[in-house]
Amino acid sequence: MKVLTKNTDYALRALLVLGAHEGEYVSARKISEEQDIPYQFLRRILQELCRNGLVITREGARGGVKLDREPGSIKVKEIIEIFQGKVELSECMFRKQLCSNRASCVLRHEIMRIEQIVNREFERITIGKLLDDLEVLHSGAAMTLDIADSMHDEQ
Amino acid sequence: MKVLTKNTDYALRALLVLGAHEGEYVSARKISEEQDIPYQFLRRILQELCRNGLVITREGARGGVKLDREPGSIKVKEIIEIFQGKVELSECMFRKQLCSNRASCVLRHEIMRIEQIVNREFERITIGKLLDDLEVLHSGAAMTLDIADSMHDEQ
DNA sequence: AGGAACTGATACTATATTAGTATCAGTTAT
DNA sequence: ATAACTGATACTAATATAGTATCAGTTCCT
Repeated sequence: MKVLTKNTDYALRALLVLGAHEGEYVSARKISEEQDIPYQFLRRILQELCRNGLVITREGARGGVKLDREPGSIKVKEIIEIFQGKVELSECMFRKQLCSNRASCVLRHEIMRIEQIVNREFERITIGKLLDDLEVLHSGAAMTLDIADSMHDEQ
Repeated sequence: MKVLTKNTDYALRALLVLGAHEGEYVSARKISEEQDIPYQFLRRILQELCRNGLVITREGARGGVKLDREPGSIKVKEIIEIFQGKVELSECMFRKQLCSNRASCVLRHEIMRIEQIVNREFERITIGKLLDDLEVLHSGAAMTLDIADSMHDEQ
């Protein structure tokens, strides 16, 4: 069972690239190469992000895509919802006939509880937060890890 | 985005029925009618549960299916895994090339964290627990709810 | 002015998964 | 004997996912 689709995955990675180049227009081609995402597929994803107001585009040579919102305000949950719809653990399982029987009633209750937890978590993670994590990796923690891993450089 | 498929849904509901009739053999036909689950579909699900040691069956007239484990030991997580495989938020997204780039590295970290939370929750819910919840509904809480809802019966 | 580098829009294909149906063979209680 | 069951398995339909392709239009650069 997988939950996040390529759509979402690629969209998030593209947004991280854009976040790392905030203010600049980056072309789909460049993102595609940098992140190894199928070019045409990525194009469609970026267009969708544009329609949803997350990025703005500039056409023509030296054009590309640029973030149109604060990285810290872009929640992973939003991205999931754009490409996969609402996060629902049980879909319409209970929609039509709410609690038609006791069994689905207790099941429903537990499942909705977990659903809320997941939603809350995906709401807490933003592109900005992920970029901060990247920062940490770049600055020092990564070094430390490298050293810990290979153990042949010390100073 | 939906996470639980009909397979899992029907399996859980069937197990709840069996839990409510512990010790007895209940026929697929009866469960199918009681829970409004397509008969042949349910048959296949029950066979799968049998192969996985959750229920035992008795063939022939008056035969059927019976729980073969303590309801309290049957975790919802198990059922999901039987019909949908491991609960993974990101599938093989990161499998092949772990952290090929920094971006997927930070993403991976957050996603695996949520994955763990979800797994822990689905592990905590058992058929036994759901049956207990049913008990509560039947005994008194349900009454209270009914009263609260309709407000025309008081004593 | 012309071409290269872009995006917009959209149609198309392949594959996998999900949901559900159908059939035939064998077993058991009455 | 037969009705009520399970075992095994093959089949279909609908949907979602992943990816490809094409054509039109825009902008920069020389």
